[in-house]
Amino acid sequence: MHKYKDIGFALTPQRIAILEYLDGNKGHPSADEIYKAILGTLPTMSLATVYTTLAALNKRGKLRMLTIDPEKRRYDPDIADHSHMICISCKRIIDLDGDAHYALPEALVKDFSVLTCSIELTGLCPNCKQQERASTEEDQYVR
Amino acid sequence: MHKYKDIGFALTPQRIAILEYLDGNKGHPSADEIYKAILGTLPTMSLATVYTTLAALNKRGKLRMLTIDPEKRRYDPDIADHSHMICISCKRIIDLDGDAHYALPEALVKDFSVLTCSIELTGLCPNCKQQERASTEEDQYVR
DNA sequence: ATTAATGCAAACACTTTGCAATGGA
DNA sequence: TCCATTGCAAAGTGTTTGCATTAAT
Repeated sequence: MHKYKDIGFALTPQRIAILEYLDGNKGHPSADEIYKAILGTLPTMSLATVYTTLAALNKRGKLRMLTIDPEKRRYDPDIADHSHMICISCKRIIDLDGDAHYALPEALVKDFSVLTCSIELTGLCPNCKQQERASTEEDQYVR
Repeated sequence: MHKYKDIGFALTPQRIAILEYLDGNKGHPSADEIYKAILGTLPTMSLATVYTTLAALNKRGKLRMLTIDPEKRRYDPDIADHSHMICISCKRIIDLDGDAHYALPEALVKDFSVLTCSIELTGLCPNCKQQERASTEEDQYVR
């Protein structure tokens, strides 16, 4: 047991539950989603613990904190540089995998320390594109 | 007067002040920064008005709402697709202009409605790269 | 045994909203 | 005049923090 031994922090049941929930998770969950999902099996889990654990994982580079959703932070266990698209209607975040590519300007690589890099798209996913509800009212064209 | 006549909303002194503050502004200000900057000349300005005006401009496509700063929304009057880098130390957002380039995957263009697209980098700007304070403690490697 | 992590509640920061008063069109 | 906009205050949401209790190493 304990594939998570090398993270560099104490392995509590709460942290193991979070790690297991995130492992391979492609859903880009929010802290609250993670919290609610774990509550079923670990009824003493608290939201504060979720937040502090996510911060600890992020600090150790085991997790990506996504800012693409203007309403709340989303978390991604896939720490490789990759791209995202968010559907401004259903708020789903889709991985763009390796399909998109980019080239960093030379000057930037020299003068800055680049830590992460990703392409961020906003738009409508196929589902929401169809429905195309007359919700133009509250649409926010973010980014 | 009134280069802003075609926006499609009533031109109040508050809105004109916001539009003038944003015009050509490359600083990617937050709502509060805009508010404080205008307070000097328009002492009755309220933060709520800043927020509602920014939302109105965004809805009309006259403004980009940036999510790259995990702490607060930032606003960009430059509505052309372009890229940003945020310094995780000083929180400055730098335009990457046309230097970086990307290619959207075919499948995406077909099945999705892409509204915006930008490259988002995180890292350290030249200034902060030097100082490189032992602030590793609270660093958040966002995105 | 020691030190770090948990869980609760309170505090925080940013953003939105209800509503009466005001002022553009 | 009439309807949209303002400004204030209160409420809403997501996130962080202080602290006593608990548990991992």
